[in-house]
Amino acid sequence: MSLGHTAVPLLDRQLAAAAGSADRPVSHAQCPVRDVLERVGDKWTVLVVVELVRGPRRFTELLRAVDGISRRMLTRTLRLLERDGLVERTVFPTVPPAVEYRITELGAGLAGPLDVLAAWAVEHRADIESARAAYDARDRPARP
Amino acid sequence: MSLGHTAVPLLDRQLAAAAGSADRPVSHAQCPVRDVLERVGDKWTVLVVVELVRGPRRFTELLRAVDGISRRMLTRTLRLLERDGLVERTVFPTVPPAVEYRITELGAGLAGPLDVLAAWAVEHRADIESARAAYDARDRPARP
DNA sequence: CAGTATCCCTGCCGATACTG
DNA sequence: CAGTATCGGCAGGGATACTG
Repeated sequence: MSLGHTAVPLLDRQLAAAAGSADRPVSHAQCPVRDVLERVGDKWTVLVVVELVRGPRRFTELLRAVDGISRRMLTRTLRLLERDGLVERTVFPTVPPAVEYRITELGAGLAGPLDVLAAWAVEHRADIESARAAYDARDRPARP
Repeated sequence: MSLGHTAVPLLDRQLAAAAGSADRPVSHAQCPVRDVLERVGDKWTVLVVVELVRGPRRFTELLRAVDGISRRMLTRTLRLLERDGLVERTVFPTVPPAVEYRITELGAGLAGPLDVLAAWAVEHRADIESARAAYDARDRPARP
């Protein structure tokens, strides 16, 4: 179902509930598309997923691999991913403890759609950048 | 206020910063993929895009169509989309003024990848939900 | 090692009032 | 109608210290 410039397929359906129709103002949390979109838009989630798609990692490995992430955010991100079944967490009861995070099949499956989006971004990067340049050049007060 | 005395209207730091100031401590700022991901993850952006894919809309039409959005957020969202060349803004110098927003070809092209992601979300919605249910049932943080 | 708990500050967003 | 200016709350997230 390609969309081009005609009708809006699936996406429309799912978001229509949240967007247009007589829905309660606060509770559009149930839309699975919105749900995934929010997760994907999260700064750290995708970076963690990408790292885990490469192979299983331990907590501190991820902490080093994902540049700039804090313990707090890494924990939170991993918990969310685990909860959604995208990542599997395994604790080895050693001393000191070792914990391994591994992408699940479901999680790996998400990489496909993400790649499509990434490909689009790369393919149209020049268009976007030139659009920005044009926009910024349009009317801008002299900068100090 | 803190931008100096030059009158840069609404456009928050994102617009101002991208235009001229070199005040950007983050190193991974200009990754196009991250860029698109952030936009897509934005609560309002996708809703506005979806509405505009259906057809051109005026400001107030969008305000009504995208449930819960404020004038401020709609303006900000539209400016960002316009700047990236995803949406075209046309002002008709009538009284009172009429402004039409129309999706561009570039913007409509984004709907494809979005659709792929949406399809994935719908397809695996059950998996995610059951994973959540299992996770939530696993170990309750029993706090008396 | 792998987290949790806490503090604190930024900046996002909604509500409101005002203009051309 | 189509925005802009301003304020205030409140939650997201970084830094740090502590624990099993």
